[in-house]
Amino acid sequence: MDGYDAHEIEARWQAVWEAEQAFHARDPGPGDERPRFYQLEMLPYPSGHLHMGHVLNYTLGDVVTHFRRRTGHEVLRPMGFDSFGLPAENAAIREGGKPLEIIERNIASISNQMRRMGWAIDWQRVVSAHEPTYYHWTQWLFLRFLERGLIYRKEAPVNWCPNDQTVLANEHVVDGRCWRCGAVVEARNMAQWFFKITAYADQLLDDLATIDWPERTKKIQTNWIGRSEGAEVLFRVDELDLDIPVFTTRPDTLFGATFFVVAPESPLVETLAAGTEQADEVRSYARVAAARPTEEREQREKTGVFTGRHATNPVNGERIPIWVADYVLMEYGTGAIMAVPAHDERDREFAQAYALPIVTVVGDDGALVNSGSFDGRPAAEAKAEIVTWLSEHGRAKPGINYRLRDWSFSRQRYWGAPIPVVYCDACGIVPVPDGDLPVLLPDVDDYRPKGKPPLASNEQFMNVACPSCGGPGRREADTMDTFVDSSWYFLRYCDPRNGEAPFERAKVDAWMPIDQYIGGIDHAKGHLLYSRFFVKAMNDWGMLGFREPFQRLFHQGWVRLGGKKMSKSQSGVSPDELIDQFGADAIRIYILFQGPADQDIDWTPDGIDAMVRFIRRLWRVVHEAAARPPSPEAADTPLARKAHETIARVTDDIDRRFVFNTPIAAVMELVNELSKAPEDEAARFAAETAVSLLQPYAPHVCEELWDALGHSRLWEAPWPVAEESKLVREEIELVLQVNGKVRDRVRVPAGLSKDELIAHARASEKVQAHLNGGEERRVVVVPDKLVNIVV
RNA sequence: GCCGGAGUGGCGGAAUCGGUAGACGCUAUGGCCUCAAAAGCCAUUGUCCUUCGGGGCGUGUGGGUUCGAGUCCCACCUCCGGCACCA
Repeated sequence: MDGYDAHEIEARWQAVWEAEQAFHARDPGPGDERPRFYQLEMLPYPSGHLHMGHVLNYTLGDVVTHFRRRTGHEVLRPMGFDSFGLPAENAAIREGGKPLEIIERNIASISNQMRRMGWAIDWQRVVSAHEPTYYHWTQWLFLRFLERGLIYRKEAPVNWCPNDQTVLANEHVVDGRCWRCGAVVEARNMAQWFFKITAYADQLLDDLATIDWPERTKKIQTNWIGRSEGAEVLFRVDELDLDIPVFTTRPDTLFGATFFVVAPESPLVETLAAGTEQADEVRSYARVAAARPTEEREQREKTGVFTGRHATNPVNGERIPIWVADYVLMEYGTGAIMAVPAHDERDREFAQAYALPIVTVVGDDGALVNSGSFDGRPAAEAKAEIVTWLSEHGRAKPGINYRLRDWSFSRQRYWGAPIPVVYCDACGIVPVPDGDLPVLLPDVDDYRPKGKPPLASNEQFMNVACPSCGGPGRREADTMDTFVDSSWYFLRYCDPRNGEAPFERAKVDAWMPIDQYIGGIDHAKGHLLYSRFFVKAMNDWGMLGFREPFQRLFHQGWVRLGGKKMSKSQSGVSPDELIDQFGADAIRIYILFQGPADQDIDWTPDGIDAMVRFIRRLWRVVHEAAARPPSPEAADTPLARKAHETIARVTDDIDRRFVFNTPIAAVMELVNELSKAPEDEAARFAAETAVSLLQPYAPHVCEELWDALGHSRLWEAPWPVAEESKLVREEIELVLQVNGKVRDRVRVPAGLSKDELIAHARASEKVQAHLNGGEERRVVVVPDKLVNIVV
């Protein structure tokens, strides 16, 4: 037997799989009843090379892919590249050169790394966001959303990253900073394109109940959508003949509203201030307060000024002063609030600072006080009663508010899908007709961000005839957020070469929803929310037959380096070098053996050696076993039983428990047993079992060993099934306890009666010593496990 | 502040339904093999006590339930994550 040569073996099998297109998923034909499985991991940004985090992510998906294939499924396991957008463009700037060249070079090198890892990818379905054949359909989808009113353009305060020189979605501002570069985000008023994701807020919330996702991820989305129920109440400003609506979750505290506050950005500020003595003071306060960065606003003491106006509290007719103050947010509710200092911490803080009255309306017992005819009513019940009463006079109605904002997706950057609209002086905003798609991204020399979109200075691109009137028009110079691209890529995989439509519904319905999605939890409130929104909208239009894209979701942990999350921007550990040194199989086993896959890993290369050692041990033991005669079917030795037990454990771990470290330990145990009993008549069966079970983890060496055992094509061999009869133990180790403490262990036949087990326990000298002649008060027997004698 | 998740040997971790705590691997120590090294193999490896038979203690802390708790309940500590002037 030759020694184990990882590189020779891996290259050879990779060539076989490539030549055979072994992992190409066949679309189902009519009446095709084969079980299907759609396995997907989040696609990479081609902004450099793969790092160990990717290796974990895709190896995990690979184990699932092989396991599902071998348990009889037709598995779709595609791959693509999120090649548009900030991450890719910033990489191009960093590496120097044009984005297209850099990105295509990176895609080639990442694809090569993926092949070297031996991942079972369907290479015929690769899609990249920056290819015109892909963004053609991203633009086409834009037009569908636009014509249904789910996309609109509006001037609004948005998040501006001064470093990346572009607007960011709320989802990508983390602690007031840009998710990519970490620069402090500024507020700017700009005309931007928005997806009306808020129209789906309730469905995005409610349908979480229908999908198998980690609770924490559901929680993140629930928090982010932030639904709160309450009421909208009208406060009247008599002097101006004006009704101002406010949202409150505490209508029960209405009698305690002692003042009224408007956000500095609110258009109401001017309406209220005009014609009062305080007008100038109010205007200048509002201007300064509104311009202050959000971060500063959160930390500073609350400030505000009185407007000189009063509003009437609808419950008791009291005239309460209207203030403008920086602690009220324009983005939430109506940008105006009723202030109840007795029962709201922020209002109290403000009332104390400005000497405003505080009236308690809910007593310690939870019943209303100082609340007119509602005195004595429990607050919980008074909520609805007060709203009902006010609504009879048209002064309130039940209301719901969301924290979720519409998704701002236009970017003042070059490297993205052009937004397919034309501005015409005569016709306004005119969509590009479907027939004129794609609007190609032009090749430009200077694509760097400089405050205005780079495309705006490309006259050839910008000047176009208005599709409606034929007059002179200007194209939209902003491009789309890359999260638009990744909101539907998983659908394109089902029909990747379609030139007539983004996809054919029948093909998508056949594969979708994705059975198992794997990716980082950092996309919990961005990508994972946007994609759900896209699918719901498309389902409403009849483009799809399902309402959730990702049936089951799993988050792999971070691979950390020195306590920090690994990313391309750090010079981390190179998978290429590790493959050179140890081989892909050892790396694959190693990264999954570290611990539960959803747990963070502190990267250290210590221990990869041990995996190489394990593979060599397996190699040696299997070759020894291969020289022995085939195991008889009926072989019923301890080794045969161990093999069946291992099949059961590994299968249950991968299938039901979705854990990937313990199967490796189980196979190691089997290999240890085999090496201790090389002469066992089941030796060959044990070797075959170990190789077969390890194949999803180490497909190259297992394929090689499968050959050595006289078989072929393990990647399409059925997954082994444990024989029930071999899982039943003939002999068990009976644990003997006295007063709950283990005192002895004896081997006894399985299936003994309670009395027989108790007899064994009493027969033990060690048990007798601890019984010490005491009186037995109770005997607990767990059949085939233990006997506990209580004295 | 509110809401999640997690704390187990020198290290990564295992213990799936309340029933043998520490599987599997790393590290370390001792030994075998060898002229030597590499590779491989064997043994020990939670902690304290021991007359070497064993015995006490031990899963973040303190209580509780139970014949029996890493696992269930209560309170607390620490770490990680989400939300946060959201009315």
